Parts: sequence; C-alpha cells; structure tokens
Amino acid sequence: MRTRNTSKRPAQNPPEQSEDAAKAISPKSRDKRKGKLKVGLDHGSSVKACGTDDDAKECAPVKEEGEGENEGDAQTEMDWEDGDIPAMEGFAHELGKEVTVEFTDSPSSVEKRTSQRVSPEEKELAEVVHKVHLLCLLARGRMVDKACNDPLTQASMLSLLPSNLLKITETPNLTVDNLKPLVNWFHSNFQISTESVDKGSFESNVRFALQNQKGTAEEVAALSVVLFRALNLTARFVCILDVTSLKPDGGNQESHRLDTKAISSPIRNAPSTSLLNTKIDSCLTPRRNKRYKKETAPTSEKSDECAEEPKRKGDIEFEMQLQMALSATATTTKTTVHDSSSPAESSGVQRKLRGKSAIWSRSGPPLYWTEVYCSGETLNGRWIHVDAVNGIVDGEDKIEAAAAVCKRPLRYAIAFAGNGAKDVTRRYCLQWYKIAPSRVNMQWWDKVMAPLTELESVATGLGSINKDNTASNPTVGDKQLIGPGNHSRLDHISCSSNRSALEDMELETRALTEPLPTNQLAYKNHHLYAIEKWLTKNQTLYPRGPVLGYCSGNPVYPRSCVQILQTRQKWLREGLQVRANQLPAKIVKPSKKVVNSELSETSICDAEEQSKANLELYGKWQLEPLQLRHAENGIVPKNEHGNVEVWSEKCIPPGTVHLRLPRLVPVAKRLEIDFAPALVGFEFRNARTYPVFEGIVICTEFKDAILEAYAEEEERREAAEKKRDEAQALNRWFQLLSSIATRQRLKNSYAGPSSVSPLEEKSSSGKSGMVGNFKDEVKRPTIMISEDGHEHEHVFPVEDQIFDEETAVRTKRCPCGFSIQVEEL
DNA sequence: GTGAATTATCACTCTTTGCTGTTC
DNA sequence: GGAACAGCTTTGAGTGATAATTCA
Repeated sequence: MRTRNTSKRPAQNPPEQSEDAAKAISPKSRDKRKGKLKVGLDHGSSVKACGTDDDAKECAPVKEEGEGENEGDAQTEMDWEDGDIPAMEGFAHELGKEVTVEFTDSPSSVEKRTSQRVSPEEKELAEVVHKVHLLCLLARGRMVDKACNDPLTQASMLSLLPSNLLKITETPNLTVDNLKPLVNWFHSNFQISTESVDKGSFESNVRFALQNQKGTAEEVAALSVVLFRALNLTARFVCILDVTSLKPDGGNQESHRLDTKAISSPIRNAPSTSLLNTKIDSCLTPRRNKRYKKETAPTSEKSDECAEEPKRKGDIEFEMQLQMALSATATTTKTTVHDSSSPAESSGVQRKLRGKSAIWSRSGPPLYWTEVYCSGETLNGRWIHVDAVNGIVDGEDKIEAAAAVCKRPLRYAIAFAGNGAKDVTRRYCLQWYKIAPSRVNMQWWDKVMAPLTELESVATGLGSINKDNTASNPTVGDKQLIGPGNHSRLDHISCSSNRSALEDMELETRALTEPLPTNQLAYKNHHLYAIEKWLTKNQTLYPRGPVLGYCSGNPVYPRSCVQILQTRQKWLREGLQVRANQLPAKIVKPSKKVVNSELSETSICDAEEQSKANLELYGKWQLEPLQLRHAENGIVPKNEHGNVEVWSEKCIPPGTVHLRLPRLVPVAKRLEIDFAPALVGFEFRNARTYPVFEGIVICTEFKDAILEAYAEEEERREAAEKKRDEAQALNRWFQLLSSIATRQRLKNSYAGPSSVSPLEEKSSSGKSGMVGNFKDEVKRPTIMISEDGHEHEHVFPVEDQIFDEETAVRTKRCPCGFSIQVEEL
C-alpha cells in the first residue's frame, strides 16, 4: 500500500488532477466549494485519491508496488511512502467498494498562486530554449536565402515571366509603381498550399513549387525573392522568427499554438517549437521534461514520448474539431489560412482581418515577405516591403497590426541576403515597448547578428545579389573585392556601406520617434518616455522637461530626464561627493529596520529627530569628484571606525596606498608605521552584517619599507613553517616505522614459522623493493621466508647498495633478490 | 468582450563596523 | 596571559515584477 507523501512535495507542484480540476471550476465556486476526496478501492488494497467527484471519474487506479513501474504518467512524479492501512481494508468491506472522505479545507489562494509561479530555473531554461530556437530559425532563413540564389530556379522563373514584364530590368530608378505589375502577375500565378511536399532539400521543394506554381507560404515567398533576384533587383527574404517565448508560461501557451501549426503548417522543415522544447528539455531537466511532455503531447506529431501519454477527452475533441474545420475549409476555398492556432481562432482572425487588415485574409498572418531595394524612392532610395503572395507592395505599416490580430507577436523580423541577415524589426514595429520585454538580451542578440549583418550589408550593396557568387558568398571577403583595378567593385562596397548606413539611420530614427503609448502602464519601463507616476523611489526627473505630451492627464517626459538618486554614502563609494550647499533632490523614509536600530542606539524619540533620520537622496548633477583628506606626517586619515573604506581606487586617501596582503598588521606594528585596516565590503552572517577587511592602508612613503620587512617576515615564517612540517613528518615516520618494527618483533616472537605477514609475503615473493624509512635502530637482521620456503636472513652487502643523491634514497639488495629502499635523513 | 487600472503576491535586493570560546 | 583565529546561524523590510482581479 502506498500513500502520497505530501510533506515531501513542494507547494509549487500540486497534483495534476487537482490542478486540472481547479481549472475546470470558476475561482469563486472553487473557493466556496467544500473539498471532497473520493477514495475508490480496487481489490481491497489499492486506493485512488482524486481531488473532486468529477475528477474521480478520470483518475486511473493506483498500481500495486512494483506494478507499472515504467509508466510515464503523472503518478510517477509523485513521492510515495510505503505503509499499511489494514483498518481501511476492513472499513472498505463494511462500506462497500467506495469510500468518500470529505474535508473542509480548500486549497488556499496562496497555494494556487504558488503553483503558477515559475522558478528561476524555469526562466533560465525558457531563455536557453528561446536562444537555441532563434539560432535554428536564423539558420533556416539563411538556407532559404541560399535557395533563392539557385540559377536553375531563377532561369525557370524567368521563362514563365511574360516578356513585357522583363522591361523592369531596364528601369534606371526603380519605384513602387514599377514593382506593382510584377507583383500582380506573381500574385495571380502562385498559390499557397497547405500540403507540404518534401523533395529532399529546400531547393528541390522550391523548384517543385515553381513547377506546380503552388507551395507552402515559405516556398512561395522564396519564389518571389527568386523572381526579383532573377530580374537583377536587390531583394531580401524577410521572415518573422516565430520563436518560443522567453517566459516559461508564454512558451507553454505558444507551444500549443505552434504545435497546432505543425499539423497544418507548411513550415515542416523548420524546427518545431514543441519538438525543440522536448529535445532540449529532455537534456536539461527531467522534471521540466515531464511538464512539457504533458503540455505538448496532445498535438505534437513527431514527439514519440508524448504519444505514449493518454490523450484527454478535451484534446481528442479539439483534434476532431480541427480536422473537421480543416477539411471543411479545404473544400470551400481554394486556398486556406495557414498555421492558424485553431478553427475558432482562424475564423476569428478572418473576421478581424476583414475589419482591420483584410489584405492578409488570404494567407493568414504575415510570416514571410520580400524587401526590394528601390533606388527611385526618396532621395537615396529605400527598402520596399513586397508581399507578392498577397499582392501587397509597400505595406510595411500594416504588418504589425496584422501580426497582432493573428496573435503572432512581431518580435524578430529578419531580412536575409548574401548568406547574412539583418534585424529589420524596427521598420515594421511601431510599438517597440510592447515587444522589447519578449526579446532576448540585446548584447547577446547583437553579438549573434553582428557577423550576419556584415555579410548582408556587403551582399545587398552589390546591387544584384544572386548573379555574383562573391556577393552571395562574401566570406571571400572585401579584400578580394577591393583588388587592384577593381574600382567598380570598390564603388559597390562604398555603395554597400552607404546603403547599409542609411538603412541603419532610418531604423534608428524610427526607434527614436516611437509614438507615445496611450496606457499609463506602458511608461513604467518605456525606453523613450516616462511619467512621474511610475518612477521608482530612487528616481526623479531632472530637468523637468520638455513635456512631450500627456497620458491620462500625466505629463510625459523623455526617459533621458529620469535620474538615479542615491545617498551621500552611496555616492562616496563611487568616488563622488555632494557639492556644498546642495539640497537633497528627494527625501524618502528609510526602512523601519534602519530607523529602529538608530532609535535604539541614540534614543531618538521625538518626531523632529525622526525626520532627521530620513534618507536624503542626491542626483548626479549635484556631485563632484571625491576630495579626501591627504595623509600628513605619516598619518593615514581614518573614518570614525578607525579604518579606511576601500570601495574602489578612488576611495583611497591621497598619499596613501592599499596593500592587499595578509599578515601585514604585525609588520606595521613592529615598524611602528601608522596604518588603517582596509574595509572592502560587508558580509551578512547570523542575521548581522560584518565588515570584511583585506590588507591595510599606509602612507605611500612607507610602502617599500613595509614590503621589504614583510618579505623578510614571510621568508622567516615560511622557513619556520617548513621546519615545523619536516619535524612533524619525521616524527610521524618515526612513529610509523616504530610501530612496524614492533609489530614485526611480535610476529617473530609469537608467530609460528609458517605464518607470514602480508608485508613479508609481498616483499619476498615479488622480490620487490619496500620503501621505508628505517631509522638506525631498526638494524636487527630481518628473517624472511624465501620463495623456496626456507628461512633466510637477509644481508645487504655494501657493494649492492645504490644511493640516489637527488631523493636521498638508498636501495639495498639481498643476494636472495629481496630489495629495500631506505630514505636517509 | 476587451483593455486599462488596481490589487495581491512572490522573489529578489539591500542591509552594513561582533561575540565568544579555543588555540597557540 | 594575551593575541589570533574560528565558529556562530541562517534577517526582514522594501521594492519591483508579475499574475489575478476589478473596473470602465
């Protein structure tokens, strides 16, 4: 009989059944409801425990110990204790086969909340998965980009193009209007298919799609890039990286969404989010793996582990509905909405799209498109958004709205060209503050993108990307391009850097001209704007202006006006001090703990004195470099505690030096040099903070003298230590060998001739040397038993002795073959 | 039904200058 | 007898982030 050991389980992991049951009922009814535990007896010995009556129907019976050990269900996640409940058996017989236990305690809201909290480990895991997924999707984008450079595909594409559209190649300054006929032709000739055909490689898939004029959204978008590149236009393949969420919970929700996509999505070759999660998860944490398995199981098509888990009723219903909806949609329309989360969602999306962004109603959320460089647009030319699949040109301002409607956050819009990539999210995202928290750490991302951006910049600067292998493979390098007599190439490089720089400027301008958010909360951590209401305790506005606008009556200031405030003490640690006659920028109440400690120490009771205990905060504009007292007459200036706080080099008083060496205090004392212990920090132990000292601070003029004395002292100390160690070693050897000798004497005295100690046996039979350190007193003849069984007294002739001067070990050898090594002290 | 505002909760940060017994 | 050293024991309030709830 096994029972649940709830004491071992953390509160964060309640039983899955209870959690599911909790979801099934509304929070209010859940709180009011009287808890009921239904216990069903199986064969009179097994008890199944379920959270509620309803749950009891779904709970599987608990197996006997040793039975069903390999089951990967949720029960294995529980800790069990062995125990007998004979009374229960008898009780069961009396009552029949079902025992109902009622309890009045309902799970507290705290426990429920706790169960939903994600641990730091889970956050870290989600970040790792996010990063790995990003790298995978970047690699995929590069692969698609490479396929768009295939000369055979491009030639095939040109063969389909009407001759009148070929004139676009003769246009000197390409504009949006020039592109429209071409895009319209593509739009009317290529369609999206829900079925993906795998021909072995993406290039083959694209060729197959070209042949049938039908393919997945990704393939058709790639074909549009093929078309533009075939016409010698500068074009980039752009896609939204639909990556797993940085947040564990978001990732779970998303995994469902993306799993659903895996059923109908044409992106079959892309690494599936759920699969990725499962694979990485299984490598990282088994505990998380179980959780992910459970969540991804209903819809993951490739995850074998997940398939083992029994599907829940709701999941089965969902799948049936999905299949029905897909089949119905397939019969009524020629093209289908690809990769929608669910029929309900897709219909909702369609409805919304009709209202807001009807242009994407044909193919669902925008995931792939093309950017064509139009030199005839604006003064210097610009990149034009072209969604040839949907026949849209220059629709960059609609992408964000369409993605939002389709619940597909626009976090990473990446343009691929020349085997490189560039983050162009800024071009399509107007509300950066919304996506910024869901993007990966900027430093990491910049580091990843830097080499790719360089490749992309070189490639797109060369005009046509596809015709020149050098361009598409810039690893050849700029050095080759800028060879002697290659001035035209040099111009191209210059053009490349100009074009790239102009685009960078454009994106940066967009970043700095983000519209003001309409909700107050958005200003809390907004990178550009701030309102006073959401400033933290240690922040203030300086200067108070300019006011950029208003949100719910609150003036909006530039984020650059937000200044960090700190106490005088804190600024001192940074080598800064408050200028004279400066009033505190802000006065805040200190923590009760600080006030209490101060009150107890100084007996400050009245309100006036208490107000003095308030924390006065100052801003950076009120500071000047720290001016410490100079050391005079060999005396180190110290604080009220008699030490020097060394938070940084700036905190060391002029004319002094900090020596970070141990055991300096006795030396300084002996030389009668003034010094101060160097406080380098605090350590929190036993509910108290303790100062941490490291070395001392002395006047600079004593530095050499004290170091010299320190070196001598250390030498003396090391010599003494060595001497002590040697004496100790000698003593221990003596004790060891004495005990061996005593043992041997006892053996010889009391043991019979046949009994041989293991030590003797080893020495005689193996004829090997025995390392020892026999002192002179151990000189008595050693009687051993030789191989032939005869008693034999070893003798060590002087001529058979070898002395190793390096190790001071003398090897003595008996004619019988026995040898012994003696370390001479 | 949706989005904004408010509230509740949790995890993380900050705090900040001994005492006592034992050994050498 | 004095100096040096090791061990002790494991805060708690404030704050920001975030989820849940309420409100418009």
